Amino acid sequence: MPGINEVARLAGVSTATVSRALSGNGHVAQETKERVLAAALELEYVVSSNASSLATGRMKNVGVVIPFLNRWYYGAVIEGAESALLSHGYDLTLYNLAGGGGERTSVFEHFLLRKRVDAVIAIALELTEGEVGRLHDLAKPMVVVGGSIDGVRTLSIDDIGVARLATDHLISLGHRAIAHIGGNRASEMDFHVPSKRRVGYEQALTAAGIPIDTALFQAADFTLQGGYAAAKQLLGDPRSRPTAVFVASDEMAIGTILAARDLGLTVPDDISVIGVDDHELSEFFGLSTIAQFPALQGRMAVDIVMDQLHPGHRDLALTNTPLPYELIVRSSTARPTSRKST
Amino acid sequence: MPGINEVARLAGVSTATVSRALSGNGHVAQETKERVLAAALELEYVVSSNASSLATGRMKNVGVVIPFLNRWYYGAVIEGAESALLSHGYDLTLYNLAGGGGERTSVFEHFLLRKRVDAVIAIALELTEGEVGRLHDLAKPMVVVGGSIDGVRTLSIDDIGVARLATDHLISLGHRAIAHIGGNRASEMDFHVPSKRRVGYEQALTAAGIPIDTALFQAADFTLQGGYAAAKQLLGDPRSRPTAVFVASDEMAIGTILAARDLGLTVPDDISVIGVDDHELSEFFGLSTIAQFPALQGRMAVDIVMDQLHPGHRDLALTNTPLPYELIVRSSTARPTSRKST
DNA sequence: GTGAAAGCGCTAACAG
DNA sequence: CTGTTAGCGCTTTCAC
Repeated sequence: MPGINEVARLAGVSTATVSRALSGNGHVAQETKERVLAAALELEYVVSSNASSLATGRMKNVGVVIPFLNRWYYGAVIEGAESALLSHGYDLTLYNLAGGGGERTSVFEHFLLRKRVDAVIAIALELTEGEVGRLHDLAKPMVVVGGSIDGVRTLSIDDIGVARLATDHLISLGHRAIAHIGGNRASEMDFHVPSKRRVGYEQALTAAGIPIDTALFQAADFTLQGGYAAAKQLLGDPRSRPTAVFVASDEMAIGTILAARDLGLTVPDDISVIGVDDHELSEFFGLSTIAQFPALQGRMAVDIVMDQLHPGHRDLALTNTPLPYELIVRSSTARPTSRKST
Repeated sequence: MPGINEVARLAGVSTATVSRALSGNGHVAQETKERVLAAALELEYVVSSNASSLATGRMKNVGVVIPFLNRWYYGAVIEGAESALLSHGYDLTLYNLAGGGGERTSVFEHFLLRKRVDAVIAIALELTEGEVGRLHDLAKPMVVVGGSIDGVRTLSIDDIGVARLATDHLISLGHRAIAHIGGNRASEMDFHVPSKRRVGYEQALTAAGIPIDTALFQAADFTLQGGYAAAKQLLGDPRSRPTAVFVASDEMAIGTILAARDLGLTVPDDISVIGVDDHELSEFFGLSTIAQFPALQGRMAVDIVMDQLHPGHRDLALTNTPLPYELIVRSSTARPTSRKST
């Protein structure tokens, strides 16, 4: 484990010069720099990030806080963020709030305060007031992806718009009896995206002059199983069965497709279904959906954070760009068959 | 951002005493300790982990290296490891090798060398010789979960035993024409678990006096889609159709169930299927499987690492405990129906 | 362009 | 049991 001293000695310069040569801060004669680089290489020198951090106050590390890990959306955002961070030379330390135990409080009361991260990215996280306060106390760059925290830079798609687009797609195909599977109480706790999607759905119906029928709403927990159960409920009664369903997430939408099959219904002949996300399995199931691009969202979050950390790059163009989303029509949506279209 | 100095001043002691009182190292009079604690609390003091690390050489941080994130198994292992680490006061920094770009090399050549982690946990990762060398150079505690690296402490289930158990289950039900969906070349790259599972499958057949028929093997990529495609291939021809399939992972097994349905086959009447993992969706699909417990594996990896970092705890009982696995019989396996049992 | 030297904030001997 | 004092390994003024 050679230190900066050995490198300096080997290169025949002072440690200050080594530091400058290696970090790129300050000017060093080309020739000297090469000598230093060679020496560093030969000794396999790597700076001690601790010593460096202690001296500069920069950690080269950002914390990512998530409510749980094993859901496609979170994984995808993290992958995007991770690779973007790597490319900037940053580490990503993960704080998973799942586990129900003291995890949540210890993360906020203890871990995030340790001065280990330069910034924090929170993913689809609904926080208590106290937690928000803690985060503000950090006085560090912070961005929220897919959720919202008062007074914090937020990166999220227009959930109302997304829902309206999905619903409009169904309406434009000729559907009128359009159901909605959305979030339940529990899922609201961590991100109140569900209610926005419901609002969008209702707006679209209203705009089309279709009355809102609360019997056509079912709550679920954003899992495939939850979607399945909700769909069974919704589609089970032949007398009240809708011709289409807008489901608030692809995982639930896949559950819906499965439920339809188990009920002997054909998608899309008997029932059209559209989701949100463009989950990795959606193509496989032929699911029409509104794609959002979580990996991109992760990358954008990193861009914003980097921009705050190193003003100067100023790609601030993206600062208020709305996040993209896109209608993807596959085989799960079609015109209602004549026998059912009213 | 008060430092240890202000705390010392407020408590009327030296910084050394503050350090001792707060870290628990060395003895401090009860009364003094309380004064220090009170002062720290009042000032909302938190140690600078950098300064502390620089002084002690301990980072309170472990690196977790994974080939990709969005697969159930990885997520589950990480969750287990993460919560165990938190409870020990450690951070978890994530190194995701996915992305195909320079990620992989930069992680090994750069990030892991930064002296930021006290230990590394690699999950189901097959490494090149050079990478293994790099890791050894670190001279840090290291454990591999569900994979194998020469000369490194490994934590993995008995894949051959698992496969044999699954296959035996099928045999004991009366099946003789048992197919296997296993890994393909690409999946071998990151963990050669697949070949072990195939070996176990073959051992079980041989032990039961059933000849091995290579036509009953299909390779896939460990995704649901891959399993679906492989199963279509395997089950499509009514003349050569097996009565049961042992699938090397639950995700592929679910694909198999879906394929069977699409072929008009009933599970388990026409075809029994059993997987490996006990994926979160397996219960939903009624999939019989051999459960492994990834979260537990993550936790155990942390225990081992902690034990190496802080000798003294010595829970070394676990050091060579084989990992548990368990046959879970659901509705996807049953006796072959008489018309098909040869 | 380069070197000397003063820290960054804490911990760990070593005394007392 | 507690205080003094050297560092931990780097970065960064400030001179030259």
